[in-house]
Amino acid sequence: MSEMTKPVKTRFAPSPTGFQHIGGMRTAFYAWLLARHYGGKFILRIEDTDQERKVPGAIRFILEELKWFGVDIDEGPSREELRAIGEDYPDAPNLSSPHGPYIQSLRKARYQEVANQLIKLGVAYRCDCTHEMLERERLEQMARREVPGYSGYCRTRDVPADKPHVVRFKMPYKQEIALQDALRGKVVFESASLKDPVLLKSDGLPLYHLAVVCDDHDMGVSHVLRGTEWLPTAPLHWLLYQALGWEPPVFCHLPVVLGSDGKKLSKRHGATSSDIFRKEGYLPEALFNYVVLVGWAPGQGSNQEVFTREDLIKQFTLEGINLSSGLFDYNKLIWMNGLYVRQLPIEEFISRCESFLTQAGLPGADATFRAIAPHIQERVKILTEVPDMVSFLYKEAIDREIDSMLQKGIDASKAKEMLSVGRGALQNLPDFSHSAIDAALRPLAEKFGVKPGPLFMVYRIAALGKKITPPLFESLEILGKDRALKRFSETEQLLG
RNA sequence: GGCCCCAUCGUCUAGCGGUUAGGACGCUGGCCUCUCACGCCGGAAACAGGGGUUCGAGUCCCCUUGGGGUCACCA
Repeated sequence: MSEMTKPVKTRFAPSPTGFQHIGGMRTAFYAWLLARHYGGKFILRIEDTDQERKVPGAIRFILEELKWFGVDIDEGPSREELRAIGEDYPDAPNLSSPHGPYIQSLRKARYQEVANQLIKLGVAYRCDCTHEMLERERLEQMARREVPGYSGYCRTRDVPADKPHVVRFKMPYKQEIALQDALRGKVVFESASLKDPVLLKSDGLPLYHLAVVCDDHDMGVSHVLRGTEWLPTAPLHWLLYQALGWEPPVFCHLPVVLGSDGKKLSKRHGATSSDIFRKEGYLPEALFNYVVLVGWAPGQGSNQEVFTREDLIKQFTLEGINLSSGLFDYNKLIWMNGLYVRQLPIEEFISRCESFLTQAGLPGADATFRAIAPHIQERVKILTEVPDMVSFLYKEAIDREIDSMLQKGIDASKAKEMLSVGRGALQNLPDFSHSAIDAALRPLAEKFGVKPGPLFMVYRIAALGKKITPPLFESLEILGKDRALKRFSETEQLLG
């Protein structure tokens, strides 16, 4: 796209019908990034015109989710607006609301005003057809293998305003409608594919089509970023802008995000809501980075894929967005999360582990954990792995994968002897540091005629229980002499 | 089915008429090494097919195929 000619203002406009899945969040990220890149504004608007589908608490969830990702909002529902629909909560942000309300159910009068304007303009009309009539019409059309849609029966009936009615848009019968999409260029539709759609429902609330056009205009939105599912109805929005004499925004229909099986992202794919990602131990900055990368790349020959937030703001433009839908690859996310985990300053790593530790029933970030933390940080990909890696330091009795120590010519009696000799070597150590432990145990390998690896595996299983652990000597040091020796002798007993 | 969108390794992508088609994840061989992880070195792996345009097409055009979206008083 060429240069931005007007101030950039983008919006995220979710409907509060439950959790946002990660594909929807990506749309929010792109809109936010675009606004920040051009030094514009990012607004949040709640599209709750379907009163039946709204779920209590969903707005709070969206707000907290955006906050978790560090997506800050310039304009959005004020505290008062939240209160007006019963969705206020302690610590709710009181967003600046210069073109408010930013909650559609609070803008009813405005939509009715615009609907009336459209009727006066002759491009919309009242319709009182019943659901039954509509259904019968639809069935007949399908029987005749026609495209289903409203026939336009009420177009000329002049239904009085005091009768229950909807307001429909008078779709031109046979006309090409061309609209500009920022990513695809000119897209041409036949008007026949859209048949007199409803703009205002009989309950007086608008349908999406009326509400978006009206709000995006009223709120000064310059760029509409939304999923491709909106592309087929975009001509209607375009026509509405024309009828009203409003300048349309730049439309940008984003490809969808699919699950790893190529199907639309859903619960079946495991985590799809940011809430679940958080609980599973993903870092918001890693998730943000990864999600932005599904469908966007810096281009210009750049290979960069790890970005700080500032990098992203600096480099994000519409040109980098890809046209084809992308699969969400959990493998790559996990890899990237590991990368971010490793980059965390140690103190930060420790504090982020805290809640995962306590949730697993461990004491939390105590001295023991602080000691082992540097050794597990580089082995962790997602934070939920942490408790398992350190639990050997907290349990009184550990389970031991005995089979793993009995290998490469080491049978039970030999292992037992190794433990006994090793215990002797450690017993006299005045300084139970990892380097001293190393120095005491390493020479024993030669004595037993084995490589250090297999010998240390015996000690590893004995003291830590598992085949895969943090480094042995450091772990022993943190475990402490008494407990280390006790675990050695316990194992000797176990081996008969 | 109608309409619309899309098409480079399994996945995310670089490429914007002339390249040994590059990178990343994953997979895999090796090194490092007390296990694992990290790190480093190497490998297998792609232009969906067919027509054009051009001296020359992954790059431009058309068709086919494949995938996706959408056809509500939901968004």
